[in-house]
Amino acid sequence: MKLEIRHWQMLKALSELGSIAQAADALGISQSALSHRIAEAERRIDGKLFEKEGRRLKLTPAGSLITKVALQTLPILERAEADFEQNAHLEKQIVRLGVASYSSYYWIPDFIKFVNQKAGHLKLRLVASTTQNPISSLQHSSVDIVIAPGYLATPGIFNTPLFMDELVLVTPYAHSLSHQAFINPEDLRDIQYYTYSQTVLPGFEYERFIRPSGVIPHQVEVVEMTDAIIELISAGLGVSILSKWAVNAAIESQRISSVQLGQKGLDLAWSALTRESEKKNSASEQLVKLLVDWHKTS
Amino acid sequence: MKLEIRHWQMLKALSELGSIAQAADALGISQSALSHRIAEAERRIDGKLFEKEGRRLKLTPAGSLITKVALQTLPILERAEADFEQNAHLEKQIVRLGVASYSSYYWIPDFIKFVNQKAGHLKLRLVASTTQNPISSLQHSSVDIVIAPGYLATPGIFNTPLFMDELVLVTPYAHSLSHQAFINPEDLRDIQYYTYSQTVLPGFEYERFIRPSGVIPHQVEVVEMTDAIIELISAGLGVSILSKWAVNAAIESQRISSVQLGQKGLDLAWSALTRESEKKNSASEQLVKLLVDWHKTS
DNA sequence: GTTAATACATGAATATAATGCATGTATAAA
DNA sequence: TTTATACATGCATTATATTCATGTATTAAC
Repeated sequence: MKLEIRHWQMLKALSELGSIAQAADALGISQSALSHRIAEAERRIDGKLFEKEGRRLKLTPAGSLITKVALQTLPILERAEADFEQNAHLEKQIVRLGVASYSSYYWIPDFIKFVNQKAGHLKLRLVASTTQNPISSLQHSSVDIVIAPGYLATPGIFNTPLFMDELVLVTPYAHSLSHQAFINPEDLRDIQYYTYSQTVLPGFEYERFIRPSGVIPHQVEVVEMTDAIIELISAGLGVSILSKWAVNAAIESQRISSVQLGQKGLDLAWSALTRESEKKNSASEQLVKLLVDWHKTS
Repeated sequence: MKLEIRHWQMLKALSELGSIAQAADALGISQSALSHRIAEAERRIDGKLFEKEGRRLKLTPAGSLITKVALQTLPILERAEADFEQNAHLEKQIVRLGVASYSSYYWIPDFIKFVNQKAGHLKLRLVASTTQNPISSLQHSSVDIVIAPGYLATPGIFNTPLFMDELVLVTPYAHSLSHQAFINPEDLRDIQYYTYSQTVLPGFEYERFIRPSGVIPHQVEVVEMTDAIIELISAGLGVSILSKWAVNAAIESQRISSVQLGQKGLDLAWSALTRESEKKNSASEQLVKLLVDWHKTS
């Protein structure tokens, strides 16, 4: 490592503010100091980061690339420092857990009880998957375990099967379709079908139903939106295909109904994703085992 | 930012080597200096990173979390510094491009010619998507554009449709199935079907074919392996469902054959993924436009 | 075309703090 | 008890980031 944090911050500040004087002000140092700092950084990595355009600075192409990394990486480090403060005065082992695709947390209180019984030294922290996608959060180490649907395999990510679920058609409560034992693709032909996804091309939803595993990547966009979808459906605005596990609470409270897809139903496997780099018997690994055990018993 | 690079490196070295003396040696400083450094870091973030277990050090739970970030982030910064050296003495705007899921690069030479004609100030650098997944590479800023199949929407990632492709059954050259105009799922019932995926459960492949969009997330695992798959198929070891665009070169060289799936065929849309944070008229954006134009004309 | 203002660079002095040396303390092994 | 190991601490040294004062180049103003 040739650059110091201050050099990465300098890149960020300069690219965002555009002039040395402004950036120096933002960084709380003098114009002179920042000029020295740029020179020092260029000396360290042996190449020009900026070039002069008139009397202003402009990033070189290579400088532009390294600046992108600064913009992406610094927030991660800052977040990590902030998280540390939260956890510094806690004595338990912290495991951060998120749920991919759906915001399904009704099962959490029960599971926390289970964890407290079986492994009192572990502390569960829920991470609302924010705007990032879950696998990326894992890789950035802003979460330790992600509960995810399907078999989305990714290098560097370890996959522990947890339980089998079912993709179901979700309808308004007591909707006419919901009285059938199961539905066929044809049943959807004449009713309005919503996916709540911005990028699905018109007409694709129907295909997605005949080949429903394809629904999985799309639902990734519906992060944190399950509640909103349920609201829309229970208000009679349409139907959707969702994971039964994820909408269980709403089904039990009779806000929506669900119907099996096809004669055989459509399986959906849920897994716990962890980093492969995780050490043996780490807190994360222990918690995954607890997840497996808990699903066996309940 | 309270911690310096040396503190993040310290966390990495200590977690990997386990003792102050060894880590200090690896960092090229004295045991005393590293002890001071730990104390300084703990003073800066106002909390214990390590606690003593006997006469050795152990990470506190909170220290363990922040160390994970160090392990994930430092390689990215190091990579960025190394990349800078490669690009430092180049005057062109560099755009790094990767292809998701498949290693399909036969079209690259033509496209580079097109770029040189239309935008001589842009330089294309190909990034073999290594072990990371492509979206994560985008977010880490180790690549600027990813050409990806399907509609995998992700927050923070911008999606520009490029062209329509087709999912096809890929068979050994002049295989009996390849003489049909198209195949139905039933045609696969009695022949061996390979997916070259580690995590697909036995029996799932067949389902994946009836609902082939589900194939997309699986292919994510076949990163950089397209050549290997083609070898296996052309050697008569099985068939697979792949993107026609990605295996075009092998079809034209008559190493394999392809057959349409179903009566209508199965569309697959390819898009260019970029970071939403990219500035207006950035080099990446210009190159995406060139990709769009190029696909229109050819 | 001269002057003024703006934006960044440079040199030297100062101030901050990281490091090494020598030594101390606590734990584990002999 | 003694010895060895692992880490901590105080102090002097050294390194270097910063500021201050000033210089140079570019753009704007009169």
